Amino acid sequence: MDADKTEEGLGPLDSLLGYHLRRAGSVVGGAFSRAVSGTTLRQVPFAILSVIAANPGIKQGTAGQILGIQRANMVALINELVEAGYIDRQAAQDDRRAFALACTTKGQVALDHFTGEILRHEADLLADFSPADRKKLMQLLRRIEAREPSEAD
Amino acid sequence: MDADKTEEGLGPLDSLLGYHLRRAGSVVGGAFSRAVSGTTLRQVPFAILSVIAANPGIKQGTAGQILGIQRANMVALINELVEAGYIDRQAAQDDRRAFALACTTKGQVALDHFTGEILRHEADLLADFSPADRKKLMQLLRRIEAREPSEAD
DNA sequence: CCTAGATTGATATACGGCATAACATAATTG
DNA sequence: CAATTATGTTATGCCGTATATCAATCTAGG
Repeated sequence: MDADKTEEGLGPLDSLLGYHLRRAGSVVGGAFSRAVSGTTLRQVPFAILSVIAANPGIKQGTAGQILGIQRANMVALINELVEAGYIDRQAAQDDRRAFALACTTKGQVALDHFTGEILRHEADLLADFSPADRKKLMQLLRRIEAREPSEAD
Repeated sequence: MDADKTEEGLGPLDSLLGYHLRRAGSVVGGAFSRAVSGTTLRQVPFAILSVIAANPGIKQGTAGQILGIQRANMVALINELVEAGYIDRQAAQDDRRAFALACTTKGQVALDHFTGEILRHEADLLADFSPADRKKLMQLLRRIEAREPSEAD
């Protein structure tokens, strides 16, 4: 057998974590798509909705910080959620520049419903993963995420 | 303590694998950026270069299939690598429509160099991960990737 | 052999995520 | 109060990806 073959046909790429994260993310993204199929909901707006629901009155910029979304890009996303009737935007009391965001009833219902669907499809994908493996995977990913705010270039 | 708080301020999002894969992917993407800083190399062209280097004479479409890149999007990417002098494109002997792609010496040197840099920066990011954890993470991600070609909608 | 269908690369086009620059308004600090 | 900073906003661009369409070529069936 070929002894100089890293693995499949990926070459050194196969040893890179970044590549596998991107591919696995795409596969699990498919589960999201199936979970919300028939709607126009996307991952990023869903994430924002979840953060707002978990933090009633949160400001637009803060929500963006939590998710790593820049202010400029939040504007259209928040507009989208407001127009969908999922969130409510009103002037913040302590800061006349900022908006206090809150989830509407409709938004909460949608969040609950889609969360269930997504979890169901993700569980489908991980059907033959042991509970220990699923837990370990989440732990490892969270540890990586925690490594974001290091030194810049 | 608040007992109805999932975790941070993420809400149900925090229980979703897809979210954590995207965030972790972004963090590790930062390691890639630092590894190639000063150049214009991107993750996708790098991946293509690696696959071509590992499979001399591979056809454009096949390389795309391996990486999940569609034919239409491969064209510009391959052009880019050719113009950079990293790969060589010549008519395939067995199919006059197709191109046989091969890595140039310059491409191989670049691949080796950048692979080393990326590995170094990724290792930096995973500095306090045990070898067992690193191995486990790669294993779990590869298992997820293997679940791509299931039923469609 | 020769036509019908499939395959390969290519072009055009569009959308979503993300980045930077610049601006107005409001808050904060010295 | 003046200078600086923070917030939301607009404009703009790049990258990754998706679809539709096309020409050239290959492949299979009649």
